[in-house]
Amino acid sequence: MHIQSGFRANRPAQEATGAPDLLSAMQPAAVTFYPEGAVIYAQGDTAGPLYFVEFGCVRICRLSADGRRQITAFHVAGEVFGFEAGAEHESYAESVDGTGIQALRSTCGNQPTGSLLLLAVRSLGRMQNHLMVLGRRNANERMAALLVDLNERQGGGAVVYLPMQRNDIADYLGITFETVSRILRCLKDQRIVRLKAVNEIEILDHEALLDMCA
Amino acid sequence: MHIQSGFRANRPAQEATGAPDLLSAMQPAAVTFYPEGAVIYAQGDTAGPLYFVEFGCVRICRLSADGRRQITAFHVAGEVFGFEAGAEHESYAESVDGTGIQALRSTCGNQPTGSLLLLAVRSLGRMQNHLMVLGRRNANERMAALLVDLNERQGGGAVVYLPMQRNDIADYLGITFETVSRILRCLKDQRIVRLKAVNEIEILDHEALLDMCA
DNA sequence: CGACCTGTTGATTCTGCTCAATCAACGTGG
DNA sequence: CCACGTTGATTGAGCAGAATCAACAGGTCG
Repeated sequence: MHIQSGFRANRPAQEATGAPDLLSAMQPAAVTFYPEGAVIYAQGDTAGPLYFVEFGCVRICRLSADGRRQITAFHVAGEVFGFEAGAEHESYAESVDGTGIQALRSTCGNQPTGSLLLLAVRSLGRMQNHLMVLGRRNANERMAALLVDLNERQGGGAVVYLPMQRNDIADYLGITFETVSRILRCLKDQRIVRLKAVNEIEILDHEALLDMCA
Repeated sequence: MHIQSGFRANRPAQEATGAPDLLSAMQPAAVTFYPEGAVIYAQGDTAGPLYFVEFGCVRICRLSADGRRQITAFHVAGEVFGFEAGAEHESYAESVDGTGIQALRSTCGNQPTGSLLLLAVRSLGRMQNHLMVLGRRNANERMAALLVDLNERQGGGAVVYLPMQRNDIADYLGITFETVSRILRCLKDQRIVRLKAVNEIEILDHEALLDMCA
């Protein structure tokens, strides 16, 4: 891990909607490249720095004793992750598809904690949304919610790019990867989406998708 | 709402584990009493102050368009809630059982944002735990997780007090209230708990409960 | 080419939901 | 005091949605 090599600029960090003054206040730090599947921090690691996603996608995971995995969040370009209440990371973070990440050192040092608070509270809001999805929506609605969410985060075009594979989607939505497959097939049959590629989904009926996660 | 009358000191605010320096930095504010079911803030209200629970229990809820409800958190004495990313509350907060609440005015004014950040990050951690529960655990395990959580928050005695009713438990755990009933019956038959009263549960086999949510 | 990995699809099982009845506790009004 | 309505909790029967188990297709890489 911590391999520092050839960048692959998927998308530039979107106008830093997450970290406005934060980044400008930092001295320019090195961007580390994490190839697909690389661990950014592990469960039990001592927490400390925050991480800014320059490009690519990161998954935040938690394992239960019997091996079940829940992905609590995906983070894409422009977002910050790594908040931890205690001294150790209770979750672990992995690169989904090859990501460039800037470590923001010294939460302890003097930083604009105001903007940090804003970022944390944003994560909180996203997580509340996700709680609603996991607690009160069926498989169709969960998939629709993810597609809409990714679509918005990617600028709202007609095509949604799925950086993660079926297994990750399943563990994020709290279903199985077989069900993910079936749901996509179902959405395809209803002419709501079109599968351009295995990780590229064209939205044909945006309204229908929104209705599903209303 | 905002009825300011006879306090009922269930339990004193536990050693303010949530808000160490925060409270001491505030000038003593009035404690408002919210009777059972009273709305503390509504969905769409302009956000602003944070709220410190003096005694009692608060539920944070979110409604979907078709009326399904998800309770994203319960907050008991000593905890702080009301964080919001945008200008409006995306959730609403209600008193579960008659609560005393102190409004911490002026997030905008100069407050120790450091300790606010800590509180927000703690909420984040609890929410991640809950995401795991909703995404990857069955009804038994969810109920066990709630019992263990409440038990810890209440000091770890033998008896867990349930301030909320079955409907609330269900909407928190993402199941139905009938299922809650059945699970409790199941736990009772297994001699893991004993129902002293409808809202008072004695834990007979603490180990078993812990195993269930391992 | 074969091994492997990811994704898709089918058949079957089972958990938890829906619908519905019953019960206990409580308050109200005659 | 009792009949009545209400509300929350429990329990049962049947069903549906998603999980599980299993087979197979397509792509990649050694």
